[in-house]
Amino acid sequence: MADVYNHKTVEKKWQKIWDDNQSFATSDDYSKPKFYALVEFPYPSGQGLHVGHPRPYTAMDIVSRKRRMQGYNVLFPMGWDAFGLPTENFAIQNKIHPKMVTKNNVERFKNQLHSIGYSFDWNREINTTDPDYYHWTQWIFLQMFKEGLAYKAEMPINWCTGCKVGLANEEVVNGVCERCGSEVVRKVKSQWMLKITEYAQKLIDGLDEVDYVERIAVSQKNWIGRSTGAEVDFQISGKEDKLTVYTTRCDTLFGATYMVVSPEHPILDKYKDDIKNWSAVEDYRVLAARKSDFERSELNKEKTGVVLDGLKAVNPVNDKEIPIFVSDYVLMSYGTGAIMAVPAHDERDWDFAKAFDLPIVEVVAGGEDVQKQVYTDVATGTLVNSGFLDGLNVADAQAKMIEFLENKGIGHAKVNYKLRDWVFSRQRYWGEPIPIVHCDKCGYVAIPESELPLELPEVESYMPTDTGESPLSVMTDWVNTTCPKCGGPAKRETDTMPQWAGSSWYFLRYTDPHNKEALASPEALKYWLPVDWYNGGMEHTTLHLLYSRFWHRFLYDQGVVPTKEPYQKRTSHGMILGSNGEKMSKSRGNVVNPDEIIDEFGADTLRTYEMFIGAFDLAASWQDEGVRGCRRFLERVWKLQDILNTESGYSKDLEATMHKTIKKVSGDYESLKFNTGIAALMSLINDFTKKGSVTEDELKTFLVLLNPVAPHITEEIWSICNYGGYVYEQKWPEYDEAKTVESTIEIAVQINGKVRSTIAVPSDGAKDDIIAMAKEELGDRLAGKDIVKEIYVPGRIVNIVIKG
RNA sequence: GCCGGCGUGGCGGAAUGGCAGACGCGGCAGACUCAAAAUCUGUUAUUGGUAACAAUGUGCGGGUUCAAGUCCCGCUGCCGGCACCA
Repeated sequence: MADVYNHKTVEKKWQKIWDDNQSFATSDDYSKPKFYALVEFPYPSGQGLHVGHPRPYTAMDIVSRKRRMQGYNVLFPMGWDAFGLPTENFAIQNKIHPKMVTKNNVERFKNQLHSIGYSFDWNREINTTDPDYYHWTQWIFLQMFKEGLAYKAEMPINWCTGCKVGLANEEVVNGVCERCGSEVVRKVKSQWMLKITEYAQKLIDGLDEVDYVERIAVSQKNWIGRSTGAEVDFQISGKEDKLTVYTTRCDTLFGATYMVVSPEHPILDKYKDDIKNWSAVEDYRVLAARKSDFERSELNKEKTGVVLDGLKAVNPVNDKEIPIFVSDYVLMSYGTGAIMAVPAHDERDWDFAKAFDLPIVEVVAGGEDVQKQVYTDVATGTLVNSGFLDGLNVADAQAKMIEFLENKGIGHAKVNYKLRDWVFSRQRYWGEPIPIVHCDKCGYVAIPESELPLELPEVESYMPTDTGESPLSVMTDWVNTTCPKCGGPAKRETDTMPQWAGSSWYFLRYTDPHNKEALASPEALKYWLPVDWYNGGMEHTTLHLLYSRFWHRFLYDQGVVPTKEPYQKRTSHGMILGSNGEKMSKSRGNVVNPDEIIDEFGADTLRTYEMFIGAFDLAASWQDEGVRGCRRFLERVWKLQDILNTESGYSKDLEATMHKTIKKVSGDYESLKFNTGIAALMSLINDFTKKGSVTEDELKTFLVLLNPVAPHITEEIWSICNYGGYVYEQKWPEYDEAKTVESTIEIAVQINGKVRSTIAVPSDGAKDDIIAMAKEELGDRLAGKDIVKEIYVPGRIVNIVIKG
């Protein structure tokens, strides 16, 4: 009898052996086929590892271990995305340097990950806060600056009126400061921006070259939000200026009965003297500015606004004078900041028109009475009340209108993107310094690349200053410098980069993490790129994924990286919820600590359970009973030693099952269907138990198949059985397709689609023979009936369709 | 409001248009035990029937098909995301 399985000693033992042997170190042999598996590197928070982390890590660990056994040179690295707000806030509160906070957190995370037995190549560990790393983050920024992709712009920040500091969106909760509860307003500040919009089309086109799961590709496209429409100029009555609008429905131009500009639109200040109710307009603007982003985008709210008394516009197609309003439902950041309003055919315009009692003119017929209901369908309507467009459908009307506008020189076709440029500065300490100085004579000047990395200086306090500047701004020794261009006095940029910066290119660094000359060598990049498989959370599908694709595409355009796209394949995992089906959180009291699970049941149990919990891409809730079930399964695996016989090969009655299981498990690991793969292994062990014995080859195959999921216990059994070497260096088992089919199979026999019986048939039986067998089985049930149709689906069913 | 996803036993969840409920948990019964735990064996969708078997059953209402959890149309509920995107 085998000893009781002791996970604590066994798991420690193998983790040490893997470390000592450098079992999972990536080879620099570029002649081997490569496989680059990537998981999102964690933010080392003070809470330590959460049970959500191991889900994606285990999944990619399984794929990596399998691929190694299939002969690939595998790169499966890990690192730390360590710049960030919580660390900084913790440092402020506890007066500890964020560097120390990070060091402690990383240590804890690393120990925890180690205790789960991942096959990461720790020789390639990276940390975004390491100057040797952010050297290259800064370098990439400088390349963007040189190419004109980094620029300064006035942008609103969230300003806490209590703490007198700028806040991240995340720190604004329901319009008030998360910490002090004071009102948060928008305050305009000069910020560094990255021109991601210049890459909008490339980022859409690039999606055609890669293999992302459908909903991720859709999210990216929706986020970039390409739309085709037209820009149209409306003359302001009696003035020189025109008001340009962007519209996707230029076919409805005859129905434009008023215009709306955003509260930030420059036309307001320019014609302030002509606007008779200026004080009302000004009040409205102040109100809009006070509103946080949250309130301003609050949904279903009443439409508000103020008419501009004294300023009118002219509809260019019918020369009618129409009023202009200011309202915050029009955003300065999209299109031109001004719209033509067609209440009959746009929902928001309709709401606004109803609220302000404005005329609603139908120009597309096909819906209900437009006074009662808005009509937005573009597929079926016909143009009316629209002069030269009457009778056309929407698409033709748009084409004709664009032609008309272009001929008259008052408008043109235009492609717009929802995507906005990336606000790249943070008024914070714990981030990469932006390597730019400002010289009164030369403007913004890049520091020489030889001076990189520009290291974060030590400061007294990490607290942002009450002017909204970064803590670095009070370090006068550091701030005051000389201009690299003219040698005159200059000041360093004191804002830092956002957390997204370091994570936008980290996958490049893993290919050659210790390189001092470049972010990575061209050889390493050429061999390893693109990342073959990148798995991460759904919450990163828009921002992180898009940002890193943008940086990568930029580097490709600069000739730094060899591929247009960074990630060949992207998948995502679902969240792990508490046992009550809600998100795990301290306040809900449903948090599960992985350390406790590992201590009580072992890392292999944790790994098996997290993979067995449900469909990988869907959320799943934690069940303690399920954990015990997985532990029980592993104990049954352990006890296979007791029924091991001395035979080799697969026993005859299990041969088909063995081949089927190899096929099923191999396929399921690759398609992230770990739950059914593990279920197949559970079934197989049930078969072994029923048979009462297991042959040496059956056990070996079983151990290899299970090894990626439960690496410790399988190595231990392998070693006890003296099979030689290690499981991780075995060849992945192969199956013979011909042998996956049992010679006799049971199929269902139906009458009119309802199962009436089952019959055992030879799997290679001829159709006619099998139908004959089925009819014989049905016997009396067919007596006196007309057989209309006979259907045979090999290996599945026979269906006899009868009448009467 | 818009976008995306999901609704299957007591629970977590399986099912290339082809026997719904694999596998696990829990329950029930039995074996072992003085007893319990652990372990092992059997059983377990619902209703009726001793049983063979029959009927019903994948959120709701329609449809396509020899055959629908799966495809189509229309609802509804829940979860997630959001930048009122003209």
